Amino acid sequence: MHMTHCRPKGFLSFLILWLVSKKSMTGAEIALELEKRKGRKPSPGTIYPVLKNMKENQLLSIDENKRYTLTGKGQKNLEAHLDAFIRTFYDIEEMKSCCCNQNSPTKGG
Amino acid sequence: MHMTHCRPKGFLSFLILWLVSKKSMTGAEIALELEKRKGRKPSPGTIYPVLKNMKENQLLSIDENKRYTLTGKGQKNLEAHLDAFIRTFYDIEEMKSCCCNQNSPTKGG
DNA sequence: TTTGCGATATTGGATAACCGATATGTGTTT
DNA sequence: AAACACATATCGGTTATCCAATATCGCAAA
Repeated sequence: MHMTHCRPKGFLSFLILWLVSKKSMTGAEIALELEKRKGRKPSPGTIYPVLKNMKENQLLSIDENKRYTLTGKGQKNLEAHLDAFIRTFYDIEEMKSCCCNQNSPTKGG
Repeated sequence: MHMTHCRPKGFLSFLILWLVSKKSMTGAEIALELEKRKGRKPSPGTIYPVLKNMKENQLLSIDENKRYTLTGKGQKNLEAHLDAFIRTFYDIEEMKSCCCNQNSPTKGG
């Protein structure tokens, strides 16, 4: 069955990779940061299986304090997806002016 | 089972909404534009079911030339998701400099 | 009308992203 | 030790994203 409602899903692991690349974090900290960004805190059933799998795939490593850190492989993976992401959403600035900032001066086409 | 490999999926319908908001397009044109952005052309089995569903949900309407156009509901939906998207990826500029400009070894505190 | 072609559409299946509920582990308080 | 709080982890289920293969539709050429 193909139910496709427009409620975007995606980029969870990508986002986690990005977050952890800036600073090593625990699962709870990651969940909190995701809540800040997306407006909603991911449930444990969302976050921990992903973290586990990323650890198993050696994208992340975890220390004795349960802080996740990017591995070399994780770094490479992030860079590749970052590149694709940027290309895909290259006109994000245009998006911004379209939805959020209706009162900025025109920039010419 | 929960297999979570880091290969981002997502935002297809969101992207379609965005594309069509700029100009009405046929399915083939949408597929082509997606190819430009993502580097790979989505298969018919990807694109058409999504289009059909978005039509059924009255996010898009289609004219006699098979061109998809944003409806009022589609516009509202796009704006809402655009807003969430921008917030989620607010540090995209930082991402850019991270992946495309990798030659600064120094790191501040 | 038949053949060919590209766009459109459907089917079946795989994987990722997600949630709510539940379980476990660990440190703190009583 | 028992109760509590909270982070971590697992389970079962739903929905969205995606592909390869196949079918159909519309138009043009033979």
